[in-house]
Amino acid sequence: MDTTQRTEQQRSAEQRRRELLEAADRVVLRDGPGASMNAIAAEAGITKPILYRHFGDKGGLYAALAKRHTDALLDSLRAALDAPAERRERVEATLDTYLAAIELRPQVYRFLMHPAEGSSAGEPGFDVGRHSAPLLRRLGEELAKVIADRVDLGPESQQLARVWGHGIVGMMHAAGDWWLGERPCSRSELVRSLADLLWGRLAAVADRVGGPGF
Amino acid sequence: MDTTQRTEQQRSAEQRRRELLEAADRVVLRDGPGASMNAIAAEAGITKPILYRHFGDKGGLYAALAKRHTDALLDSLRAALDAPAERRERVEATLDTYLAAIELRPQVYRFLMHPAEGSSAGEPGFDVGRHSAPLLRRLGEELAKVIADRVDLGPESQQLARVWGHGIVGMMHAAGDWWLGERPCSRSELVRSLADLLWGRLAAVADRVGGPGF
DNA sequence: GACTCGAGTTACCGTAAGTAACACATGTTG
DNA sequence: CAACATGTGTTACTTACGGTAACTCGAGTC
Repeated sequence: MDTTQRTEQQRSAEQRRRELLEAADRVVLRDGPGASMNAIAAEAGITKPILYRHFGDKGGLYAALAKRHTDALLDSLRAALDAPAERRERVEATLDTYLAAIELRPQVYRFLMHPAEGSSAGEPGFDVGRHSAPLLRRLGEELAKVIADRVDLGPESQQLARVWGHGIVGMMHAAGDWWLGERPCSRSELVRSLADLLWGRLAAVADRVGGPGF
Repeated sequence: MDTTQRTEQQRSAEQRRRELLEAADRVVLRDGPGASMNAIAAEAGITKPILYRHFGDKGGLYAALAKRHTDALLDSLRAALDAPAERRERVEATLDTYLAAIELRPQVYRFLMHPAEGSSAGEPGFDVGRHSAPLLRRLGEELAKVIADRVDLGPESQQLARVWGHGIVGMMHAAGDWWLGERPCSRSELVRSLADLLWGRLAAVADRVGGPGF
């Protein structure tokens, strides 16, 4: 076993893994999240046990698949988040980037977030619960880091930044999910509305009946 | 078939259904969300087909179970939301009510939100995707109604209220989920931090480096 | 006493996750 | 060159679950 050979073997293994992941991606996007391991193996031109050798179990495959997309999304978001612009602009750009991503590839999004919906019947499907959370958690922690880095929150800033990070990510996620389903307005309107919310407009506007005291 | 008899039969049917639901509740809380229909039937002292006669399929049972808890939670939240107090107080009370609920019964919460996590292995589990969303959607719509009712948002108020409703619910949900897992601070601190976020403190605080213009 | 009817059971099907055991090539070593 | 180790692939199986069909039993009704 000289070094070159092992290296070549390893490279080929990783390449194979990538091929398998791409095949899985195709199947998942076509058949929805209920795609069976058999179907994925067939798409890859191989059979089940190989998938299990590479990914352990279905959760492993899912995790690997999710990581690809999550990493890509995080890269886009970081770019918007770290841009040299005013805070409001950065916030709007980040929101818009996220929404554009889920708008462009709703199937990927639904796979990451609601992996059980694709199938027509109550088929088992991936057990998303353990995997969709990590995506949101990663987003939240990432945002928290940026907030803590960029904004002066005084003492307890770490904690406050994390609360805000997770809260803002959750807001973006829930609003995006609802918007993607109903499309009640344009993307830019949604972005503006959410930014307005973050900018405290809820606290500023007047009550509908009676004075602001009621 | 006189009336009294039919009534009695119906009552008994509904009573049975309630018993089954309570059995299902016990099992789900004990075995986690991966509880099988067999296990639930066994806990109820009967066998599978009866469950299917009552609830159609697993999704039906889940939906019925979720509705019970969701309705209860919504009632609590409505009380906090409709209280005659200042807006900030109402917001804080609502956040606190939600967080108190998920803190008091985390198992119920995890079942409603992350139904696939309970099992040790990658067991099929309930397909939450189609059912956890409705809970958040209902919360979001409910909140939107209150906002549109209580606050004067000018034209487009309906739409803005819905965006905000879903956004705020998502913020509450994500932050609560993270908090429940890590418990990084007390409940009241979390409430205050989130309310601060909604009150526009993110827009108000200064940048950490350089002037506010950067 | 025959008859309906609803509650319940057993026994089964289909499907999908996951595994064990076998087959084949290929390069390595005595 | 024969024996062998290794990575790659297969077939065939087990297990578990959701869901259903067909039968049974008991209670009330004409």
